[in-house]
Amino acid sequence: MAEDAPPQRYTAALANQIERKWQDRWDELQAFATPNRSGLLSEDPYNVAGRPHMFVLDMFPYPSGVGLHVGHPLGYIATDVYARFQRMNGYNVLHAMGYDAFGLPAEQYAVQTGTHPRDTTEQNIATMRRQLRALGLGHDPRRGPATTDVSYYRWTQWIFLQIYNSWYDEEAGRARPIATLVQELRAGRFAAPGDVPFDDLDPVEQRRLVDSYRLAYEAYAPVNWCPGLGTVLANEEVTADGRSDRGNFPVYRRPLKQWMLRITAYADRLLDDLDALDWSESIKLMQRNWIGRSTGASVRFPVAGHEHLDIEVFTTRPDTLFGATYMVLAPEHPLVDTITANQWPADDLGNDFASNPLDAWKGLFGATETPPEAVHRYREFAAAKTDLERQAETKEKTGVFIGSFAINPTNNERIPIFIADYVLMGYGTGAIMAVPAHDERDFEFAREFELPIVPVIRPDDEWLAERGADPDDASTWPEAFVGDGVAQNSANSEVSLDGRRVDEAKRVISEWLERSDRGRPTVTYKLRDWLFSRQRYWGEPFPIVYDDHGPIALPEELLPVVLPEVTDFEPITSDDPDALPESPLARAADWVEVELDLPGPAWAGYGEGPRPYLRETNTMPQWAGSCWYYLRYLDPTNEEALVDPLVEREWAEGTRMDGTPKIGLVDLYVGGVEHAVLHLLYARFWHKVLFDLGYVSTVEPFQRLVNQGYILAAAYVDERGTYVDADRVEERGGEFFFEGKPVTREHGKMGKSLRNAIAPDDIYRDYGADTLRLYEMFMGPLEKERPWSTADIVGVHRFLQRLWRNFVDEETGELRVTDLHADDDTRRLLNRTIDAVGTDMAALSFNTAIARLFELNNALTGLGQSGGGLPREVAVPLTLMVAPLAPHIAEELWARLGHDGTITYEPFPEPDPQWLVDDRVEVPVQINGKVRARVEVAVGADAAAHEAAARAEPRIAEMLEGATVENLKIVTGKIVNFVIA
RNA sequence: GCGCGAGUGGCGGAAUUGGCAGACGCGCAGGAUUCAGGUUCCUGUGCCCGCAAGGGCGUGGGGGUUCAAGUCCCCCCUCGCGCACCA
Repeated sequence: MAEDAPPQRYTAALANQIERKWQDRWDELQAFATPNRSGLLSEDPYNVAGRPHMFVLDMFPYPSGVGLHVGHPLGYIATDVYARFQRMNGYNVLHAMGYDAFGLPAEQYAVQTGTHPRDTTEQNIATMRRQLRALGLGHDPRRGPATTDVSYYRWTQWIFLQIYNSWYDEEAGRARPIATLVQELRAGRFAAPGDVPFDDLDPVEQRRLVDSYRLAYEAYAPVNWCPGLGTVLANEEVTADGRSDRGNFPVYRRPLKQWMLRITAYADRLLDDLDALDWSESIKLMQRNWIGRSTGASVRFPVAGHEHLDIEVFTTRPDTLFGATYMVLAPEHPLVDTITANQWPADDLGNDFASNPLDAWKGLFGATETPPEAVHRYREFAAAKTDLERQAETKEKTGVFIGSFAINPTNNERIPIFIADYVLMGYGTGAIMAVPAHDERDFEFAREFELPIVPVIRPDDEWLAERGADPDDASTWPEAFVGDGVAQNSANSEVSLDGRRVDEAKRVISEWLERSDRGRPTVTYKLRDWLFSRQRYWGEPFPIVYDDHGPIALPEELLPVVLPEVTDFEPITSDDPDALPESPLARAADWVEVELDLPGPAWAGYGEGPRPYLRETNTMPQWAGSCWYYLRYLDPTNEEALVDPLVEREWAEGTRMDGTPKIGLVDLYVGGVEHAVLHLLYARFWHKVLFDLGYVSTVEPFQRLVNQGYILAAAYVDERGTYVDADRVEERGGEFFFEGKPVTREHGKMGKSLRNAIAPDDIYRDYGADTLRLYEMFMGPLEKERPWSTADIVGVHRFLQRLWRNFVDEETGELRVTDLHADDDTRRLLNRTIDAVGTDMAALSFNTAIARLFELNNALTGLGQSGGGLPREVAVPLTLMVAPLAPHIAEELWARLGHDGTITYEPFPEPDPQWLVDDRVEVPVQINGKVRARVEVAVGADAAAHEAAARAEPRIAEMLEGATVENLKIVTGKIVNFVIA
């Protein structure tokens, strides 16, 4: 199409030529090498180290084998535009790109292709670097580590050691080095088991005690075992329907010994510090929900016939304790087997139940002879339910009576104990007191099983009236009353809640529980500790060895623990849920068995000369490397420290958008919403540990977070329901065909699975990288998802062509820029554009900034038509404004305007206030709220002048003639509105 | 079910504190250039009535507050996302 185009037209070919030239120039000039004020990277050719600092970060990519599509770099382009803009605004901007290269997909890809994960990973990184470089991203090339670099994961292991060698001091509210715990134990601050002084314990007991406090600990606990992947997974990696987030394999709960990180110690701080972060409310909410803090009380219920045996429950409504008429345990609760009665109780339950409900209580299994049999049957029934069924039957309550009774501690009533799957072992204590009158689920269960419902909160009159309910007779209630009300039927000889509202009743009963040693105020969380080991090859080895008594951490001097070269790195996967996890590293016997002379305190098992040990064969999860990569960007070549404290502090300085000091290191973090509770929670946790131990100076890693929207694209499905290659679909008269056969169109996230990916290389070839950058920024607001439309790209491409033509003669290549002055209209437009573009870019509103540049450029096109060329006073600021968005063409124009070097550090233009104000302004004139005319008035004119001008307008005068003006509203400079009868 | 977000021309989208709805781009229509197509440039383009002047309607639907509502309040509908028996 371009064969007969003018020789100097801005075509894809010319764009590519310019882009390659400037990408090479930037490398030569080290244009984006960000200086630190001190340390290893303090060379400062552009003299910017003294400027205020700004850290602009992308969620670093996973180097997958299939290469990029145009949906991937959306966020990278946005941060690049912003970083370039802020460099021009006088900031020293840190912007770099590393690679999250450990983890399951690299290993699976390596397994598929039969090559070592390191080789495929390196190839993939090289491909990705090439594709990203072609976009003109202004990254500091020295600051982009891969998590798989030994020089990087050495520090991942080092951080693990810090976590391992720390404990959480609840009193101080922070983590402290483990040595301080030993001091506290010696000083007797914490009681050892059996109240034995610490120094009287034998070394193994001492070790066990200290290990039980560590932030990284081994636990034998139910974990998510995924035989299909051959590894265990964190809660965050398991979907709501009980499958693996990656691969969609079934996940089973199995008790296994695994490494855990004590993230729960940080639950309150992770929750509280969200308030001061500039994140979207929806992401904060997701984190709050995941942490799931709720406050209430724990209460111990004695079990009838079992002395000294209590069931502990957690409740958020201790004020309803008098109304607890039965108890429910999770089917897998450890006490169930102990307290289940051997025989059903006699038919006469010796209680005040209206009829004999025993048959109903036996639940689904009326024919069972004994409670243990019923428990067994129910457990089988509950385990057989698929998660889908469980969701579908959310309201259908099932359960079974286990033949025994507990004692309600407020009134000594015998209350029956059930097991039911609506009580979950994983939350609270796995047991509840059921108050059917004031809890929806308990109410439904009670109705199903004919259990007594005792109202202990009097509902408000409106609630009762609407339902025709009697406050004292719950049989008249159609549902539980869960609102605020006044307590009733809630008194014994020691305490009375009657007449108190919910909040006060909670306080009074909590005091009574504590005083009588039956319970205490408690906070529980949904958040569990982070399961941190994986049975995979392609991950960071733990810096841990074992002797006969358990794990021992290696000293820092023995880092890194290098991942051994093996040939057999495949995970052991299985369809069999009973298969047990086995790490591929366990097969590397000459690596696993190691002789070391470990220095250290005797109680830790060190210091006995060279001894044989076994290495930990699990590896760390992929999240480990991504938890702290942003810190390494600060000081990537430091071999003495994770990050030089001086360097860390210089980047930690700074303010939020509202001018208050920032609490998060990274000024702007852009990435996908899919990491809302995984990476973003884990990274915050590690950062807080490092803060407590004094290695970083901010309490949070990411001050401002923006989630970019996905790029969507049309996808096509054939009759069999499978996706076909979107780029081979033809459209004929609104119908779509693939290889001659009709297909139907859908829309979805661009990617491999919908077969609708578009490679950036194709767009570079047809339009150039600047066009792609501009198009992705022009499509819509950064946070919104947006449909890709290759046809729409011509709009931004035409803009660049017009821009080029305004500067350069298409036939001769001569510069069309003149030293003549611009006229007043052009100056006004220019300055208004500068003002708007600056504001929009600062707000990440790139689509509107680009629209403004279109307007200015179009106006200049008209100017060029009438001859005379482009005034330099316009050409210079226009080039500067384009530079962050389309940096290659801007550099080329900048050079042609006679400048040396790079435009990167040139100041962004400032508007001249003189040209921002008009001396006259057009004001709409309304009659009864409808615009009927417009009049011009002087800026600053008073209301009377507005009215006079409006009345002088012929059309308005005509409409006002003979009418009575009932009201007249004038907002000077804005509007005039006559209200007439 | 609960929570969060969003509904604006044929399409993507724009509209400080309530103050000219539809900026900018795509598409479409007409014109200039061209043998022609494409490119480039110019003009028009929310819908309806009208030759026009002009008028009416219009931001998911219904109601309200106001001189004035895409924007504020109430009710409802649709879509997207998150959570999902959390005691």
